[in-house]
Amino acid sequence: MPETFAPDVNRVDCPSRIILEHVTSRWGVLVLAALLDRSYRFSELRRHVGGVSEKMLAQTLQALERDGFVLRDAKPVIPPRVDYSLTPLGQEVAAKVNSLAHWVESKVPDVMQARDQYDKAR
Amino acid sequence: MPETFAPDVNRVDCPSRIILEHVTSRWGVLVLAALLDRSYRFSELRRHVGGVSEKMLAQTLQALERDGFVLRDAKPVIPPRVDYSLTPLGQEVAAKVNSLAHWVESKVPDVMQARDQYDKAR
DNA sequence: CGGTATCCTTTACGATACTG
DNA sequence: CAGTATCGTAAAGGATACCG
Repeated sequence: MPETFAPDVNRVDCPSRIILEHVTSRWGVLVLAALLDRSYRFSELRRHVGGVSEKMLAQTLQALERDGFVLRDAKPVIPPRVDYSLTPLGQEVAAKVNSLAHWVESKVPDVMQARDQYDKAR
Repeated sequence: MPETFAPDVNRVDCPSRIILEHVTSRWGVLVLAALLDRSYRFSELRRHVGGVSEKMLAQTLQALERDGFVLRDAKPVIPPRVDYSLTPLGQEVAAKVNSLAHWVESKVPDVMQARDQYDKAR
């Protein structure tokens, strides 16, 4: 019995690829990191994550909800109120993604310096 | 003196955004994870990371090298031989990215089930 | 308020061909 | 072998308008 069923991100057709792309997507990373602190309403999240369009935010949230990372809670009130939060599974990825994001923030100077070096050499 | 200089991924114009996009890019993630194990030659890496084209691999490696994460060692031999490895800074991100990738692999069944639930509900 | 639908532009990406 | 150059396509993304 061959071992062909263990998920492997290096295989083109492995489902883990798409999941990974959802969580590491441009807006996916930022949305997950934001929701780690607290729950957000749609437009609140839109203001928090700089530069995201309504379309992309909706699309990103839907992908993350479908994958079981984000919980969508639409209150039946007028005007509409929808709260987004993390599921337990979502909290796990979000923690990792958030750690990555903050690491990058902290290393900005190092990267800038590396770029100067690189660019100077050519 | 206002605190406007601390890198913040939520700001549109913060350099951390671009760095984060390099390391979380489709191929950036997989390249970093691969190099965590050992160094690779170009075509070796291309075979390891399923589905990557020469163009995208070269482009990804250049971005990561410029940011100071990857070391490019071109031996002056014929035929050409180029080894790619991680810098100390690169090992730090790669560890985080690799941890994320493997977490995702391990949660594939959970995500699949969440998707079934989601799709069934509509 | 929290979206969707539509249109349009830009970027990403892949395939192929070529070079030191 | 390890790329670069060129081209064409597909996908991502933004702007705007509209709706429950």
